[in-house]
Amino acid sequence: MPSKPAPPITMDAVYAAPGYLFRRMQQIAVSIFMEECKAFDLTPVQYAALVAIHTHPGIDATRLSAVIAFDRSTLGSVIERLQAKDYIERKPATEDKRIKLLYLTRQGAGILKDIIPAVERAQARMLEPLKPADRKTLMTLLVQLVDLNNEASRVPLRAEDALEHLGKAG
Amino acid sequence: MPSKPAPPITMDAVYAAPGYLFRRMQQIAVSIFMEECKAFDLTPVQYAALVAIHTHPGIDATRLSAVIAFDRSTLGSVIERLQAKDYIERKPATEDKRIKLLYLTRQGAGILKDIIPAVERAQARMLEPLKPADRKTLMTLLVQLVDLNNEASRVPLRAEDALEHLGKAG
DNA sequence: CCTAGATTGGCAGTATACTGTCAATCTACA
DNA sequence: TGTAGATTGACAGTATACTGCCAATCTAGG
Repeated sequence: MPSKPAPPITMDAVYAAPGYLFRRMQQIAVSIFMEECKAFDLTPVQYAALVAIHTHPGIDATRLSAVIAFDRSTLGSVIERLQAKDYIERKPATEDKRIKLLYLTRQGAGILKDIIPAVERAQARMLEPLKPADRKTLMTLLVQLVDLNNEASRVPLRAEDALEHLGKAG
Repeated sequence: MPSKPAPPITMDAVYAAPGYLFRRMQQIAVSIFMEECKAFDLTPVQYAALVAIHTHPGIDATRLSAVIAFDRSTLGSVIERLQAKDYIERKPATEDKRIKLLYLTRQGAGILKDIIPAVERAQARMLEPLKPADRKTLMTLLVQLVDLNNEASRVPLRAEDALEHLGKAG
């Protein structure tokens, strides 16, 4: 019995692969974000970190990484850069000498407030080529897929972790 | 007339933003790819480059970047690593001393053939949590969106560029 | 022919991402 | 109480990505 013939190797197979499309779309999304926000000198990651610190003042780096689902190693340099720009400050925790608590500075809170319209323009532009109904469908499916694949990523999203520093048990 | 009140800044707004979802999904996709393909020591980018060189033997680095829509600067180091693993070789072109032509080695062709089942498992796993009909819907919308946003990325996909080295005019 | 502009590949610099390791520190259990 | 194991932040090493610059080279126009 002859074995199945191997399918031909084509670029079209690459172009249609989910992984390739996710990569391309992410690159396009970053490109649009940077274009709309170039006046603010903030990257998408730095923006997400600022929002999380704004929402959870006094969070530490490890929990921050869980809240935005970014790698903890990467986050170290992100925090350094935000600190160098005077958008955040780090204060050692009194009860636990390992932990450094993160807070927005006045400038950080200011730039966060100012950049929001540009961020919203960027997010809208990413989906603009689709019809409104299709935008909604795509976002709904993507939210589902990211959520159902949460554990597949090295840094699963743990939104509730952010509350632990307020004394709630894990 | 009072101005509209600023909307509150929440993490939920970040979690629902297209850019955030594209980033998360890309990270998950890379994670799944690396897991399925860990026996082969090939990254997603390296895999795409191998396929493109297989499909277009004798392509140069600049056209390769257009065919897979990856940044040319980045591609330099990708090519170096593939060359260090003896999967590709570079030959200077005789007519144009600037150009170095890319070819798969015997090992490169071999690993490409061997890795395909693992790549297909990875691609399937990325979408597995969705119902089959939803997978199709998502892929259709994503192909559309990437195509319609093609010019928004720094390196737009130019699939037809790959044919130019065969003598066809651009 | 000869030069202005384009192309090619290489490099430096910055910013994510991830793996793995480490010391300092804390916690919980024996 | 003492210590094994967990946690936190830091670091080294690798691999994308992108911006901008550069020298070598090619091409087209005058």
